[in-house]
Parts: sequence; structure tokens; C-alpha cells
Amino acid sequence: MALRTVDSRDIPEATVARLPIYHRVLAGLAADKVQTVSSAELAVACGVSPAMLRKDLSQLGSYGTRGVGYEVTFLAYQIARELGVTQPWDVVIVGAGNLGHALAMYGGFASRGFRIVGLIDAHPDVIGQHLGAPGQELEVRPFADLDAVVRSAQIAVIATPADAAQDVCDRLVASGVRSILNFAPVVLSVPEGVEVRKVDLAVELQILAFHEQRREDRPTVQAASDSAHESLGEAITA
Amino acid sequence: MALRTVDSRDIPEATVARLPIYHRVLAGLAADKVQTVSSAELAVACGVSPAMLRKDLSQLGSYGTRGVGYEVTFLAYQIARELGVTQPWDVVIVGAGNLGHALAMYGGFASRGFRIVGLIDAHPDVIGQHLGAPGQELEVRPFADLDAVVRSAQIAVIATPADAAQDVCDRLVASGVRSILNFAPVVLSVPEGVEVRKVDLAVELQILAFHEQRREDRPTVQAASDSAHESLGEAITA
DNA sequence: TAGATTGTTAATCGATTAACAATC
DNA sequence: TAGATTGTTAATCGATTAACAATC
Repeated sequence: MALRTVDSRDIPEATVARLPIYHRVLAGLAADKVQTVSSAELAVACGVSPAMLRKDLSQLGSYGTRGVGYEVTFLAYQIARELGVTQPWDVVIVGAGNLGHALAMYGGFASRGFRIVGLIDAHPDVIGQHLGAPGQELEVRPFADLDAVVRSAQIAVIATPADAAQDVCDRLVASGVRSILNFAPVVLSVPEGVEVRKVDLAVELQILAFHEQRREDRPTVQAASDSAHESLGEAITA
Repeated sequence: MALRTVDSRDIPEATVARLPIYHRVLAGLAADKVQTVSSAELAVACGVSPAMLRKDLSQLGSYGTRGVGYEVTFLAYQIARELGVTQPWDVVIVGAGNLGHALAMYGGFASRGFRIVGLIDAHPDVIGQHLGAPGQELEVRPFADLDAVVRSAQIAVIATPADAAQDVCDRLVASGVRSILNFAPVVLSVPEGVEVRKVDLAVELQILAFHEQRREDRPTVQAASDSAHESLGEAITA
């Protein structure tokens, strides 16, 4: 049988979100020359239950062997194929501040099949600046180059301040980008067919704070009676 | 009625994860001097359905007025109280590489009720280095200071390379930290009672890639017949 | 009162878990 | 064959949606 387009059985979102972890752990096992792994072992390493792991994997196909387990490199490849990371993806980062800079330098992308092909910023001070080791360096390019840079990228990362994010997003979408990873603390609005994933650093800390507070049983101001609420300012300002 | 401990009605995790967004949007409305908002308006601004928003808010109490809507500052305060961000939380960051540096400089934490009280690294080159504007500056401290720094922090952020993360995590837990935000691409193992949240940048991109691939209908290598699989190497290495 | 909007209920949907028959 | 482990089924759990009675 020759190459053909993969058939699109629908994979639950919850499963998709875990596949990259499975893949990474399998890659680690492969690097350690482990040949075979059982769902029980792999599940521990991935921090999920064996039942969930098997259920997830069964969505992709029947790639294990009863009584034996899964062949590490074979399973890793099947997951990579399903995720679409057998070929590299090109990524543009907009915003070359502290975060954008850190993301551009982050080695974890390249090793996972992503190539940073452009870094864009509006600030004259940083435009033209060269980042990274010579040979694999990246130049900060002006906003005007966005269209050209985007032409060769399928995925965009927004690492601008909050107030610029929606504008940047609109321009990216106008340039044809349909996959956006947003680090700005803003709810972006995009047309149908464009997917935005959001990483919100403060939100993560707030969720931790919520649980920490409950563990500590931190005494907290109780809901005041309605009449008293005018005196309660906002605790944390925008 | 004096201060008393908040009663711990259980709030669904999915709701907790959305409360910070509601809070941020409400803070924005408050800054714009908006007095009152309906679930329909707030829902659009937060990117959720009105039904979900009302359901979420009803978990906290009955803070709206039928026929009118929600009073912006009052609701913002109630959410802040529930999240536990009416008082600031102290955070230690371990790892002063590109990412740790960017996180330490990130203004979005301070404005959301978090104070970076320490930045730790093992590398002699960066220890002693001062970051940030004078007045609000932060010194990179050696690993040996971890215990002392942690004593005043309730939340820790791990921004080290993957191979150091589990060790750092163990030390943090030993020092009493029970809330950890992990940026290292590793599944951390922690004892009962310690909460780890993970932000995995490559995973986010891989999830986007998965959907992008399906939209593009990128031709992909089909699952080869079983006999052929030996020739299939891993596409992306560890 | 009439119109608007909340808070809640019941229905639906999707994700997780437990258990085991299939099978290596 | 006996032991191990997958793939799948059915049961449970939790989250979302739709609809509407309560009420401002």
C-alpha cells in the first residue's frame, strides 16, 4: 500500500492534549534503548492511569501486543504521525520582549519539531537585534515584515503586551494564520476556523493560590452583608 | 459579623480555572468605570456562554440582581476573595535562564497579587546578578539559599532545564512548598498534598499542530502495515 | 405592570474509571 | 498451557447546555 491521506477518525480533545506527553516519555525511553513498555509502566511515567492510557492509545489504533505491551519506537512514531509532528512546523513569534526573547531561545521547541522562522517586534530599539548563537541566529524584524514572515509559517505565537495583542492577532489572521498561541492576558476574538490556545501565567498562579488557600485554611474576609459591600474596594487592580 | 473562615463549598475545577478570567475582565470593566454588567455581556468578553458564566458564578453565591445584572466591583471582589487573591502571595522562581528571567521580569504577576520574593539558580555566572529596575530589583541567589527563600514563599515556579526539575522539586517539597508551577518538560512526581500545575510550551504547539494538520489535510504517511514498521524511525528525537 | 435577567433544574454530552474477555 | 497485558465495554462521574420559573 502506498502513501495515502490519514483517515480522520475523531480523537477526543482530552486525548489529543495528552498525546504529546506520551510521545515525549516514549522518546525518553527510546533514548534509553528500552524496547517495550506496558501500559502500567508508561502510565506511571506519564502521570496518568493505565486505563486512561490504554483508552487514549486505542483511539489511534491497535498498536500494542496483548501479553507483551507496546513497542516503544513504533508507538512513538504512531503518536508523532497522529500529532502531525513527523514533519517540522514553522513558527513566527510576535513580541521580542523578555518573554518573546525567552521563547525564541527556548531549545524545547526545535527538539519537538518546531522551527522559529521569525521574530517580530514594533519597538525600534530591538529591531535588527540578533539573538541566538551564530549559525542558528534570529534577527528581530519590524512589524512591516510580518506578512512576509507569516507566509512561511503555519503557527504564530503572540508574546506582546496585552494592549497590542488583539491588533497583532487581527493582522496575523489577515495574513492567513489559523493557529495561534497567545501569551498575552487577553481574550482574543477571532473568526471561525482560527484556533487560539492561551497560556496565561497569572491564571496558573491564581489557580494554585486558590487551592493553597484552601489547604492553609487561610482566614479570609467573609462575604460581607450586602449593605457593607460599598466599603470593599477591589483587592487587586487591573 | 466579624471575620470568619470562609465556608468551603466545593467549587468545580472547571469553574476555578475560569474565575481568574472573569476577575480580570471585571477589573478591566471597573477601570472603565462600568457599574453593572449582564451575564450576556460579561460572557462575550470572557469568551464563554452566558449559561456557563451564570452557572459558574452561582457556585460562589447569589451575587447578581435579576432583571439588572451584576455590580462590577462587588462581583470582582467576591471572585478575588474566593480565589484567595485579596492578599498577595509570595512566589519563588527557581532557574534564572531565559525563561526564569522573563518570568521574574513579567509585570503581569505583581498586578495580579503575586510578589516574586526570590530568584534562585545554580550557575555561578548568574548568581549575584541583579535584575529589574532599581528599587524593585531582584538578586539571583545560589541554590544554598533556597531553604531561606522558600520560608517566606507559598508558591514556587520551576524554570530549570528538564534534567534538574525533579531534584529542584524534591528540594522545594522538602522545604515545605505545596504549590508548584512547572515549566520544565518533565512529569514531576510529588507526595500527596502537593499540587503541581504544568505549563508545557511544546505541548501547546503540538496540540495546535494537530488541529492545523487536520485543517490542512496535510498528506501524511499512513499507518504502515505491521511488517513495514521496522523501517520507520522516530520522527522527532528526544 | 411589562421587560429583563438571574439562579436553578433537567437533559445532554464527554471524559474517566473499573472490569474483563480476547489473545499474545 | 499459564501468565501477562491489551482493547473494549459498561458504569460512573463531571461539565456543559438549554430552558424557564423566580424576581428585580
